[in-house]
Amino acid sequence: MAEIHGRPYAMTGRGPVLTPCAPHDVLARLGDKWTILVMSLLSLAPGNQLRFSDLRRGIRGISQRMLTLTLRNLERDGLLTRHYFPEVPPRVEYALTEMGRSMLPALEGFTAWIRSNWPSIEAARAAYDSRGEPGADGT
Amino acid sequence: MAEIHGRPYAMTGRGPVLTPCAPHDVLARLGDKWTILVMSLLSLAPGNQLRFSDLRRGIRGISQRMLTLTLRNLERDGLLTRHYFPEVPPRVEYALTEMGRSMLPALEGFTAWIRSNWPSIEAARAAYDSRGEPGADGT
DNA sequence: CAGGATCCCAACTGATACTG
DNA sequence: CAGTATCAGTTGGGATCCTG
Repeated sequence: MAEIHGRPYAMTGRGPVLTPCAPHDVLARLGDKWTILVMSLLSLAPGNQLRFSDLRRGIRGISQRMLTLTLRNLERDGLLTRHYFPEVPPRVEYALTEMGRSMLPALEGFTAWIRSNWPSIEAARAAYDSRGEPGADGT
Repeated sequence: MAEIHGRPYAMTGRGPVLTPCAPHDVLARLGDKWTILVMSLLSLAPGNQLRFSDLRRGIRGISQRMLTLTLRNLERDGLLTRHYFPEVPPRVEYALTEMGRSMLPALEGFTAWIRSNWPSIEAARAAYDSRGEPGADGT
């Protein structure tokens, strides 16, 4: 079956028909509230490694709970490793895996598109919103 | 200020500090449940153009409401246009804009990474899950 | 045909309190 | 320090009904 963005589809007389598939999983995770922040922060850190409290400090507004959940998800996906040191006080180091490191440059290609088109997107939003607020209907 | 993925950050003694920023908006939208499906379907269609009912048929499981909302958001961002034909019965054509068309190849670069790493991600998840279910604690 | 309005449930997120 | 547990607010999404 043919694919687009890793998603199988069948072509019919009235157009293609898609079926749900894998890449959405990754994009959904990156699209959540904190994941990219965590990945970006680790990619900047020396050795691509930071401890819990450093991550928390580096991401303004993240709660302890959400940082933990975000890190668990990334660990589960094999994008980072968690190393626990049973000292007093305890210390936990989070480091990007090889796969985690390889993701950032790939993502960077797409965020480059976002950055260069962001002004257009904001302009389109402003235009759309100003069109909608007066009495003008969308027809 | 330095940036990563379009996100400004400041380097401190204990690591970088990020501030929330624009690219997340786009990734969050692409990460939602239907947006990429709609974009992909339009990118496959002749003239990058489909009518409402074609989109609905092409995306299994999408509700009328969610298709409408997804299309509105994409229209607002300037990624597609909506053209209403006041016939009986009415007809509405959705077509990718130039910016919308330019997004797909850029995204394709990243989804290529996803596809080639997907087996590793699934393996990591399976390993993580099987580690967790026995009595073994994560420490 | 296309989509607006409404209701409802599930999931995500945040705040707070507690622990090894 | 680095969590876990619990509770509450908010949002996303689906089902259904109705209309130009």
